[in-house]
Amino acid sequence: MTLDHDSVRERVLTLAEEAIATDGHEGLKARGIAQAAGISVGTIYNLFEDLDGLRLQVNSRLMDRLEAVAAGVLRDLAAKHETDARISLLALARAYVGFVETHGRSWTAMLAFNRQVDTASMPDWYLARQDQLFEIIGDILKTTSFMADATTRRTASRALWSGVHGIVTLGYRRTETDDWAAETWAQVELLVTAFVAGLHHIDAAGTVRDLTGNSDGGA
Amino acid sequence: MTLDHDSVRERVLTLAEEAIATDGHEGLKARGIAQAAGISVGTIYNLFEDLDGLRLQVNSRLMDRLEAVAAGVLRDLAAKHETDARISLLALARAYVGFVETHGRSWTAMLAFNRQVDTASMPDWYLARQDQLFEIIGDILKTTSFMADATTRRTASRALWSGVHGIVTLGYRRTETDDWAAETWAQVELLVTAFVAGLHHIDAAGTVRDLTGNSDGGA
DNA sequence: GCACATTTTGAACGTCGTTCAAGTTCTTTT
DNA sequence: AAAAGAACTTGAACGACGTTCAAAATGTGC
Repeated sequence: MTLDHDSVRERVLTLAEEAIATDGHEGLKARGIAQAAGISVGTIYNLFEDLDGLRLQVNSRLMDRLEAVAAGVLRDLAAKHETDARISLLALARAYVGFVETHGRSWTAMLAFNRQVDTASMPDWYLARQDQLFEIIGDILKTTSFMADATTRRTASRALWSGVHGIVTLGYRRTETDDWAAETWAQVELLVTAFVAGLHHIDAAGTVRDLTGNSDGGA
Repeated sequence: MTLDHDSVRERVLTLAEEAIATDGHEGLKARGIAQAAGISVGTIYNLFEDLDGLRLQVNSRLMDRLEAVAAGVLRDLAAKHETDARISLLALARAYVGFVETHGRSWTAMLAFNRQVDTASMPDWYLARQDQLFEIIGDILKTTSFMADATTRRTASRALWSGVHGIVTLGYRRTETDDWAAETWAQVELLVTAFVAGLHHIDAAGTVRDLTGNSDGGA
């Protein structure tokens, strides 16, 4: 009847994932998890430091899933020998929109948690886990010719990724209307397309090189 | 000693603003506000439906402030007869970054609230208040020549605004490092500049018109 | 001064995260 | 196999939270 330590921990984690996926960030209750797992409340605090520690693990797993999806997209792109940054980024963005569509509650729960908890009190491995997501886009931009500089590439990666993220999460509503996905995707598509197209006309210093035919700025 | 109804309500609102500005979304407690205002907890529930109703008002005021800042920027731009969308949008974005810099806690508290509460249970006036913010950018894009179509302009407004929002809020950390503002601004500047530059090379259908010299997409 | 309506009060309710002494189970030693 | 020690589990208890509502206090019209 009794399970070993790791199995119980695993079960608690899964139940926590389900609770958050169903009821969001506030849906995770110590007593609820304990009852569902057939253990007492105290045991949860033996397996995890506290509920936030449990949330840390749940969120980490969610990021793992997103990264797995992204890795799949990158694999497909590589198999097709796709080198166009615009097409690659659009494929990645589409995957991200789909991810939020299926894991919406969990994803917003994670974002709510990240905001609620002070960055200083987050463990280093968790912060590193977050930063790792940015490198996915950075890798794509690396393969393109127009973004050779590492600093600029980093700025561009974070700008684009955060931008797509902003569209997806700001537009996301719990009540799922039919037009949400369409409208969100239209915005994402435009942002990615215009951003990538615009990068070709900007030099490393950030000044516009070729906008309307006139040269702009300059000493 | 006793104040009239409106004064008390005003005082509670101000105290609620201060509590949220200091301690964030979770910092607003019924008993805390009651004690600070010199009233009993029950009275709060007479002035507002519940704490979320109070938060609604606080957030609405915060949006008012942002809009006032934006209106000031637009006034300055109009005074200078500025017609360049890029320059106008950069000025607006800079103002937004500054706004989040000074009202960070309150702003993230609002975002946390908006996510936590189901959209369906939000009053119409609150949802309308949110949508109104998008129109600021829409108005700027309207003055430019390349975005005549209302639908495309709406998409572009929301994409850009959400994109900037994503950069600012995703990058915002409670512990304010010196480089946060610089890094955030570098990303915002790049996003706005590249996005606007890119819009010139995209037709209404969203396909790239002039990217690298080759025409792309087709029939 | 009286009757009625309105507002304020704060004790009380249920729920939450978290703790910890006491009870139980596993491990090691003899 | 028994005893001793370590490690884990338990659930009642604590303080804090949002919210309610009968009772008290205040305001209003006559």
